[in-house]
Amino acid sequence: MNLQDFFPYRLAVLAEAVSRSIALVYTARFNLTRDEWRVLAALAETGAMKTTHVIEHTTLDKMQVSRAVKQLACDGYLDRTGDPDDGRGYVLQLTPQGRTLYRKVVPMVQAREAFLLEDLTPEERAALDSALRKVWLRTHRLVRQD
Amino acid sequence: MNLQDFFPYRLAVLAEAVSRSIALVYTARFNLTRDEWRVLAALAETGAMKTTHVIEHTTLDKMQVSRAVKQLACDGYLDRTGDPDDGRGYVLQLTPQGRTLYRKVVPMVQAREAFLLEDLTPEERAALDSALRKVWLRTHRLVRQD
DNA sequence: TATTGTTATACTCTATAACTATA
DNA sequence: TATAGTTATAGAGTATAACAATA
Repeated sequence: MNLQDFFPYRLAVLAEAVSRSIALVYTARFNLTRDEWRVLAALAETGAMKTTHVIEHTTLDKMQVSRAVKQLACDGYLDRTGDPDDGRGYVLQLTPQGRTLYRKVVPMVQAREAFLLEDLTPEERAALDSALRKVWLRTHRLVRQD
Repeated sequence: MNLQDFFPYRLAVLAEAVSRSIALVYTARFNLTRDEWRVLAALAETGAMKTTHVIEHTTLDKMQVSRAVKQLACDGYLDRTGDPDDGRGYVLQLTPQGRTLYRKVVPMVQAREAFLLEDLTPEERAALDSALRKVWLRTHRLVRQD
């Protein structure tokens, strides 16, 4: 076996470097954690959302979302109101400041994404997308059985 | 922007799940950390190596390698001797027990890798490999300028 | 009884830098 | 003065589960 060619190793090293270069934007310039950024993005895309849906949409767990929401609310980026359908839950929604913040971050991280993918043709991007999707499905099968 | 389609997000989520499913093998069954596993793999492939080369070969930093080496040596999986060319450095080499451990872990992680890639044709694998390589080069350019 | 969301706590990882010994 | 490697320490992130409120 060669570690350099071992797919999980390559994927881990690449993802770590990519995450780092993206995270630099929202941490250094906007003082957001990764979890806060994900919650912000999820809410910006979908409008008002229940906490449960944010959890699904961000691949975070309930504690991570709970803390990210607390901080974002504290910073004035989101509003939290009781869920009329379920007294235990909440409905989350960005404030105007939250939407403004999102609109500042998005072009910056998108520029970085574009830079990373710049050497790929549209066909290569489609092939990458398809391959990652297939690997993702297989990974889920593995994780479920553990 | 859609978080679900955002490449860095997808890559991070996938890599985390893949890492987790692989790490389960060497942590739960062999009580190795990720760093120890990488050092073990690097040494098994290349034979005797200087610490500096292990650092390059594993994408770990010097503290991570220092601690992993310490633990592996303590567990009897590797030998550390002074580098004859440089009194500050060391030459690392697996012991027979280290090689035995490696030979136990490899087929298990390779089976998982094979499972993950099973839905991809050889052409799709080559396309994935090529795409990840290109993205890797771009990522390095981004990381260097930060 | 089960679920939503919060909180506490312990644990692991990471980052920074100080330190030694050699070069 | 710079480098190889070790150690210390603080900070961030992660995991587990206990808990209150509601279903």
